[in-house]
Amino acid sequence: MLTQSEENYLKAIFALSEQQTEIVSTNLLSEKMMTKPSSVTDMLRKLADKSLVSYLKYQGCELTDKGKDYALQIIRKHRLWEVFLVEKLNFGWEEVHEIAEQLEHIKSSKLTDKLDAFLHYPKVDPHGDPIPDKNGNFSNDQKTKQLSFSNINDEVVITGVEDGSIEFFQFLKHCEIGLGTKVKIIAKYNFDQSVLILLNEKEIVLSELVSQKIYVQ
Amino acid sequence: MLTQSEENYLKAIFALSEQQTEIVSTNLLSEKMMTKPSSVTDMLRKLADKSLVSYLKYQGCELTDKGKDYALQIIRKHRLWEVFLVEKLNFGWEEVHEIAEQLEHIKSSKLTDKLDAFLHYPKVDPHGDPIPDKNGNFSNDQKTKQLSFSNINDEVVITGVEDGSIEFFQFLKHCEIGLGTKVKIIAKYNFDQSVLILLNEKEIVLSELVSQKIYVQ
DNA sequence: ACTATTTTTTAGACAAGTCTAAAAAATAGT
DNA sequence: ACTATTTTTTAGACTTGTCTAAAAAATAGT
Ligand SMILES: [Mn+2]
Ligand SMILES: [Mn+2]
Ligand SMILES: [Mn+2]
Ligand SMILES: [Mn+2]
Repeated sequence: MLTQSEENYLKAIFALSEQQTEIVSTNLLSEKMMTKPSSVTDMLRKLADKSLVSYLKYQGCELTDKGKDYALQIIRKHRLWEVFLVEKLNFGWEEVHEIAEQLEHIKSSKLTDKLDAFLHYPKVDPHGDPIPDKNGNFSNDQKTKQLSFSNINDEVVITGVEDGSIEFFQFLKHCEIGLGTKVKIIAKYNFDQSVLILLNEKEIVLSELVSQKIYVQ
Repeated sequence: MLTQSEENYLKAIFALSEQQTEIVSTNLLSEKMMTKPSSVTDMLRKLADKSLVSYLKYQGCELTDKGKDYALQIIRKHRLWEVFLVEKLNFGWEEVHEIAEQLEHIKSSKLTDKLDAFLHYPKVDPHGDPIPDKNGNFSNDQKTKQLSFSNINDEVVITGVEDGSIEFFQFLKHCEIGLGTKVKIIAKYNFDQSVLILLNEKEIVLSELVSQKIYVQ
């Protein structure tokens, strides 16, 4: 039985090895976890003892199969709870991440599976992220293409947004950007990589950072 | 923001001061919490520092108004989640206490209130215990009379059972005893205080302990 | 009132998870 | 290849919540 802290480390290592390189460095992980590198070293030793990560001094870490399975179960719980909060309790999509950070640590696989059934086995969470099934399998075709990679005159549908920052969600809300929203790319500016889009007959400029945090199809 | 452990102590002090005396002794609390008395002393000092209990050395403790409010909020969450698990996820009433022990510590009063609304403001949990409202108020007419205090020939309805032990629930299930079940008291035996009841045309002997853990009206 | 017993507190320890400061290893620049 | 910089680890400390063993206070029995 893992502690919340151990679970959070597993989740962070998983996320980093998805987006960055396979092997995760101590400093990168310490930044993600908002702890000091020395704390990370301690934790990695503990997780390695439990065969959840493979770790060699000075060489960074990598999840074992066991560790990856565990991480996927936490992610599954996090995203199912987010769906529950939005679909059943009428929370806004910007409010649910923080609560799901707590709920993801509830220990009962029976609960997780019953919740999954209650929600009719959703495939994606409110931010477009795929939900792993009971066995940790999920389709990763949702959140592959960033808006920043779209070309001029493309007409695309928003299928996902980066999850986490309340301020980013407030910005999205202000622009009336949500899952399923259709946008057309009008222009791209090379001097700052910003993008001009057409949305509900309004023209909006999105900074590079924002256009990288929005996913389309 | 209290820790889970602090919250569990508050809940335990509340429960003991309801059923036993107003003032709760260190040893009694240590038994309930399954910790050593020395650990209790430490915790009481901490809770007193936070004005959640009034505590004088060697004199036991008592919840302050602030502490009582806090305890009631945790109990509210515990019982609402139990209703959710039984009503929405189809858990058995014997399975939900353990999971609710975890869920009761999720911190978001907005979540609690939305859950309350989603469940249509239930008044009692699956074991017949009253659910405090947003302000900590609840009617305590449900679980007042123990079956052991019923008289011969009384015909009563079961309105509550003691929550906690899985084995007790299994026994109840085997006897087909549930909330709303009607029983008639046939005989009471003085030598061991056991009770003979009629239930679904079957006669069952309940030990004193069991008849004290079943509440009727 | 004195002694024996029970209850409660104190003192000192430990594991988990974090920190700071210092040392060691790896990497990069010339 | 040598030095400077960055990364990572080690050493030692702190907090929370627990423990054991010993001391102190309260209670009970005669
Ligand atoms: Mn999230
Ligand atoms: Mn978390
Ligand atoms: Mn319960
Ligand atoms: Mn609890």
